[in-house]
Amino acid sequence: MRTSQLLIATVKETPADAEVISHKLMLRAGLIRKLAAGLYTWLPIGLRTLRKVETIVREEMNRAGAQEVLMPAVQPAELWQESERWDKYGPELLRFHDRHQREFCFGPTHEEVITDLIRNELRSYKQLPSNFYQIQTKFRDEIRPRFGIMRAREFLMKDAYSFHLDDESLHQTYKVMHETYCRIFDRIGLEYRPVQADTGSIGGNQSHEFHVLAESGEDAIAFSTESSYAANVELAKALPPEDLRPASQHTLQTVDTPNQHSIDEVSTFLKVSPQQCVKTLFVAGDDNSVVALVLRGDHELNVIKAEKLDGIASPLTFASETAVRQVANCSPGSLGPVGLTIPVYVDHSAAALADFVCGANQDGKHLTGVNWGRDCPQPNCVDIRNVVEGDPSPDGKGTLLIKRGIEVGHIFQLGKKYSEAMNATVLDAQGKAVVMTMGCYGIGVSRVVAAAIEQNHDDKGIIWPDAIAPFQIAILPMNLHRSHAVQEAAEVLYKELSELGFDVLFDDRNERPGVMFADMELIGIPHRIIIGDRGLEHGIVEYKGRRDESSREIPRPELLAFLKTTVKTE
RNA sequence: CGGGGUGUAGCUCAGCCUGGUAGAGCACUGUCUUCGGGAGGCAGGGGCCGGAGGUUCGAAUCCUCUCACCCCGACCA
Repeated sequence: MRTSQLLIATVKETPADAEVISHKLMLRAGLIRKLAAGLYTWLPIGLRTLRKVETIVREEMNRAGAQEVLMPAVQPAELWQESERWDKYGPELLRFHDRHQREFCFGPTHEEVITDLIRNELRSYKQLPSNFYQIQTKFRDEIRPRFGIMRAREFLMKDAYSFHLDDESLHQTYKVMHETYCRIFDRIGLEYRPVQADTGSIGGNQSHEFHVLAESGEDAIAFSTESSYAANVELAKALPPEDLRPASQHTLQTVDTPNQHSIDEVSTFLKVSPQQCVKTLFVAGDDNSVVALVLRGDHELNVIKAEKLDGIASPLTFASETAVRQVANCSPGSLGPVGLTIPVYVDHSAAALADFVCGANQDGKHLTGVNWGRDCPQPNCVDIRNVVEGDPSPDGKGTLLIKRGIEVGHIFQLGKKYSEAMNATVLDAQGKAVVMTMGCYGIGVSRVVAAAIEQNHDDKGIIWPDAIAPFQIAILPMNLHRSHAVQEAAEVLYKELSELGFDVLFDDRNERPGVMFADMELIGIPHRIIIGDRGLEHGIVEYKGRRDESSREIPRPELLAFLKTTVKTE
């Protein structure tokens, strides 16, 4: 393509509302423009990359034996009522009605629609297993859309749903999808990790997330130093400490801690380490009750783990200040496990402390030298904290490292959650109706584009992996409009490269070289060829890879062979 | 939904406190020079100062109400 026929919408200044690098660069490079909160237009250059990601996903899904379908974005409420999600999904589901006052939603996902389709179309176990996918626009009315394309409200997703007679068949397809996802992200050229994940609101048994590793990722992922163990921190088990609780050496004392609320404040004030303190959190329990959660001072509560405990309301909410005062007669900054009459869950590592510090359930006071069993009941031990770097790996091999990741894919073993609710059955070999078992498999196609930028950029702009670059090669002619030699050489090269099947961007604008260099680097074209009078006189052109420090001269006759080996094609 | 912030040219922002003819840089148009790292000169076009109401002789500026957007907390591909 020629730049004279392409909307190059690059800008020098970063729009004020962009926060993460991918959002900034997508705006600056002219890939997207915002229409409203969480809604973006894809400009020609951005769309080329989006389509390339989509194509790779489609090719690999087809290769894995999945069949492509396209379901409506607008879905009738009845289906969601049937699966009982109409009430459960909450305000994230965009609802509206048509002129007949019938209720609809804009689909955030398609379990209901596909299950409805399949229960009507599949009759026999002989048609199983089957896997259907689509690549389609979803809408989730996020409370806070942010980070541009990364967390847009409207986004492009590949979602697939598989149907099985039994669990074994589901496991097989799940494994195939796992492998397919690895192939997809390998082809796209991203550094990623599959990790064990929570099944979340979609429900089901087993689940893996695929994360693109990047500093700016919103998720924390735990890896073992010694094994292949990898899990979202939400899910990663914290093993109980191996060392037994030491014997107590101190007596219980009440100390004044005026205006010291947080663990940091208290530990600094009393000159003890946060590891020697416990924090006590009051959360809402069932039926307006309050439950206490106790953690070691340096640890963070894991909300997902806590929600799964008996007697705790899900989603987890913290008790109100008035509720706290009713139970403990003090503000949340002075809570402790001593003398409580409500249920108390204690994290393993807090339970392993002796002579610890905690709130006295009295404003402005804390206790020191506290011991389980002596000063308060023996703890009811649970795992409710986030793992931290250096914790032992849950599989017993090595210790954990924590990295940040961007979730770009998620695969679930759904089981019968939807097929049962919606009565999706086939006849088995005995002629008996059997509820099908399901799996579902998502990839955030548009998010992959943003994640690729988060992982691949420098101070000049985007650095696309070859497989998803909007153009693979840029031809930059120097003084195109004044040199016949350059013009002719550039035209010939453009034609040759195009015929070889490369995606070539020929910069035929009447721009100064600096502008062309800056634009091509910002847009992130991975390979660049400069044609100028100086080189042509000696039969050479200049090549520079987007990550290279400097350019190198290539004799023109060797150029095509060079590019064939340098530019990654599939 | 709570807390904080911002709305002035296509973009980034000044002006507001202390009311008195609407500004800069970038971008855009024309032209001349320049031409291997976001060039320079000259001449231009472009604004209901988010919206509504009020105070005032006079409001971008002060007051009230709204709307939109952004940031910090609970969701998800």
